[in-house]
Amino acid sequence: MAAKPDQPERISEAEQAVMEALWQRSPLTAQEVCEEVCGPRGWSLNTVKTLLSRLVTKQAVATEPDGKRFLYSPKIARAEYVGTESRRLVDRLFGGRAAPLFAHLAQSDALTENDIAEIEALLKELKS
Amino acid sequence: MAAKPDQPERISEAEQAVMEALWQRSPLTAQEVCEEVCGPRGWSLNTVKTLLSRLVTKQAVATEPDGKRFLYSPKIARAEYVGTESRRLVDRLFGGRAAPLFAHLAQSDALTENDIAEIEALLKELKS
DNA sequence: CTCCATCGTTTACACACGTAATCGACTACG
DNA sequence: CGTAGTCGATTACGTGTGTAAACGATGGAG
Repeated sequence: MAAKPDQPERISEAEQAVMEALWQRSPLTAQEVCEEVCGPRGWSLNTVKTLLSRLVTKQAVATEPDGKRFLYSPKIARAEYVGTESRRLVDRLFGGRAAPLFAHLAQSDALTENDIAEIEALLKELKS
Repeated sequence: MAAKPDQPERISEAEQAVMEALWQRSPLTAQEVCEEVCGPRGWSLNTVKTLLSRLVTKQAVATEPDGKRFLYSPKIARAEYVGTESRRLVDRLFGGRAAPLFAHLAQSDALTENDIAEIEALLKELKS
């Protein structure tokens, strides 16, 4: 049987927090991940372990044995995740077109002076 | 007791489909909503009714009796929904800053020529 | 009046998610 | 050697979501 395309399963919000830790630095043990996220989110180590297992089944992180424990590393790049999530939103809310999103952000004052300047710079680059 | 701010409950993806119908035209009966969405999503009328009830409890749609049935209308504006959803994404993925989102869309070729032109125009307006 | 179609309401049920306690294996300390 | 700590794995449990069937009221067709 031909290997299925195996479309990447969705990463939930809590799981993302774990991914962020791994994207920042990896490989990490469950302990180390907990040191990064348990404080801010008020989680227990067990919670982190559960999330890590789920991420492993979702093929989003890889494990590598290290003595009696595991080291975890992200299997998908942050840029990839960010890409699909952004595209999903743009599709869901703006019919797949990015300009309306931009317009909306502008209108709702979600853009700082700085953002505008940066975007302008990016635009200039795009046109070159 | 002071009336709580009553922070608007989250609207799920399936519920959004129902909202879209109502944003397009309202008020509608459950039947009419189904005519709009049941086809594309492969839903039964019952499903639509369930979603409508949930939206009513979530205070996202209002009902108005019309003989023996109800007419449903959105209670929150689409712009409002779109706003909170966009902001949520920008917060979750880009630390609340919009420029990186734009950069990402640009880099991943999610921006058409047209998008870029439109954004440029918007920028020009913003600066005036 | 009786019965059927149609409403909205109630109940159902499987799966995802958030959050964790518990379990069984193993190791290091005493 | 026993035992306490630590690992990952298993199980748990409440809530939200997707999807719908079942139920009860009711109004219109005969």
